[in-house]
Amino acid sequence: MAPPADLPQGHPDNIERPELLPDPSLSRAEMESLQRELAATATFADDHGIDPAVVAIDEPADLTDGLPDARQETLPGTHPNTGDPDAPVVVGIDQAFLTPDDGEDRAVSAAVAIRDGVVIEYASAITPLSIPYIPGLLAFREGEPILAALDALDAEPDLLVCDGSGRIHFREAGIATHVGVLLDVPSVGVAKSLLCGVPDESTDERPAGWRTPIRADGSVETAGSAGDAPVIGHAFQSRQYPNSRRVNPLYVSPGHRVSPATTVELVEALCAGYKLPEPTRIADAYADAVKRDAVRA
DNA sequence: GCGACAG
DNA sequence: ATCTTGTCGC
Repeated sequence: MAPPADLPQGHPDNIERPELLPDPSLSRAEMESLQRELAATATFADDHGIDPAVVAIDEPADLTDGLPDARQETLPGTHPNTGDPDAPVVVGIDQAFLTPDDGEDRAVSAAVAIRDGVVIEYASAITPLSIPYIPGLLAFREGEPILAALDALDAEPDLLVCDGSGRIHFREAGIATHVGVLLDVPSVGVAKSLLCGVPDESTDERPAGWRTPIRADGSVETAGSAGDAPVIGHAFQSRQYPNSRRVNPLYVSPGHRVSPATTVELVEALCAGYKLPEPTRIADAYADAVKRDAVRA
């Protein structure tokens, strides 16, 4: 049936193609063919109008004393980020999990909406998990929980920042792509480890700001049969310490409506000194907070 | 058959 | 992802 026409584009209730929902009850073969269809529907090119410089976050949130308050009002212009109400809304999404204490696994999905560097809203959802984690099928485990959290969010996302891969995926349809296509909202995937593909250069001990393309390898089905392996994402060194301990790079890839190159630019702009981009970092802390409250109950 | 594998 | 204190280094 057709989605309600009165809902804004990008609203979780306004899913134009319900047949693409990450239904956990599908067979493995059905999940995989659904991903091939998603990849064919996805756009790995810029179609968003978001200038990385406009969504850049200059100051990292101080999470040592709880989460920053959500506020709609503009802040005094003492810093580049003042909470400009006309700036694009970037939504970071992350998850935490409740152990199978009562026999049922449950996911804590957290969404944090940020506008010009200022948190404007938090939304979360606790939902049951029906299937285990299977490399390549993450969206079928966490997709529904994520949609539930986004459903609870009033703000309209202009960009989704998902934890996990987008195009860096066996069928080029990671969780960032799945969610982005379903809602037809620009999205990017930020992963802490590489699922598949190969970096052009070694990623060892690189300085902050460094990046290298990740190209499709034999494990990527859709990799062109030709010798020209497509760039499906980038390894990006978001942070590095002067000496001592080394930090691993981030693996960023397009989810939907964003090119590989712009994906790196956006993630870089959203980083403010820590390894993870602020939307993800704050969503991570928020997910933990929601989990603590749930466990305490 | 072996290896590799986001969260 | 999750189970978890101290500890090395700037």
